Amino acid sequence: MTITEVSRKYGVTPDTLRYYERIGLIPPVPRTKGGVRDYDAESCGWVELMRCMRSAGVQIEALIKYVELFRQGEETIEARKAILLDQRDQIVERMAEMQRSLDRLNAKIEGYEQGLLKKERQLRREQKP
Amino acid sequence: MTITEVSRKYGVTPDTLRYYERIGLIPPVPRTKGGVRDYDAESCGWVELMRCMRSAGVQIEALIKYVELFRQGEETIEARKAILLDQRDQIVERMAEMQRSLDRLNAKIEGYEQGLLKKERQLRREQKP
DNA sequence: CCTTGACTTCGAGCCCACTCCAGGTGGTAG
DNA sequence: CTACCACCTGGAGTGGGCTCGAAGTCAAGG
Repeated sequence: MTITEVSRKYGVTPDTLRYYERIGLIPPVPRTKGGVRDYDAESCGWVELMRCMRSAGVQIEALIKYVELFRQGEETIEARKAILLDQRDQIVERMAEMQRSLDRLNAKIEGYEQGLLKKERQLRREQKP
Repeated sequence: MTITEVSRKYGVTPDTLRYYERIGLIPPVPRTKGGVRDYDAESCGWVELMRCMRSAGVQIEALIKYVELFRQGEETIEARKAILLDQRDQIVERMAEMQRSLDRLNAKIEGYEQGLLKKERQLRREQKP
């Protein structure tokens, strides 16, 4: 699979795929004789995984660390697991934060729905924009 | 309330508070004779709201727009509501994405928990890092 | 053979959201 | 009166995560 095909498959630019590889977010991709990237299933798997993690806001730093450990072999399994647990906690925490904001947003929308002008004055009066 | 007090209250730096005001993320804060910011309940409310929205990842652009409309008065209520609805959708969408990543992460952790070495080989064999 | 076009690398550039700095001012304490 | 400290402004700098441009290379088609 060429870089363009992979980029289309996962909705990222070829530039981003090269960038990911350069910084070690995914392990080196196999190449053809001529030096052109030729993504196999494993490389695609890494790309997919990293897109998934990145879309959840996982820091690139942690993911690079994970890849490094993975490449070092089996004795790093505990360390890798620790990274995953840590990242999971962070995602859970962020989702909880988002839920709070969502609740607040819904309350505001509710306010706009029934009240409108009236509510606006009330909001101003209550000093709670 | 001084900027330092407010910054402590909401866990942001004074620099960030000045930045927020400068870009219009919060309306102008009242000043003392000498030109020093003197936050009242309303200003604090804005700060609190914006911290809440920002921590959910709401784009600053949208929030600035909201503040602009708010300052224009009651005829902008529909437009403001539209912004809130739009932002809510985006938060919901991002939370769904995070949930997917979380599920995946949990599955990987599960794999590491029961299997460890064995699982590693399996992962390599399955070409699904 | 020559052109075309998709690939390559390396380095620089960009956007967002802050964050920091230099230089200046107000008000209070000694 | 002077010193001090927390505040002020405008503008430059930073870090994360891409994104772009220049210049070069390979393989297929004419």
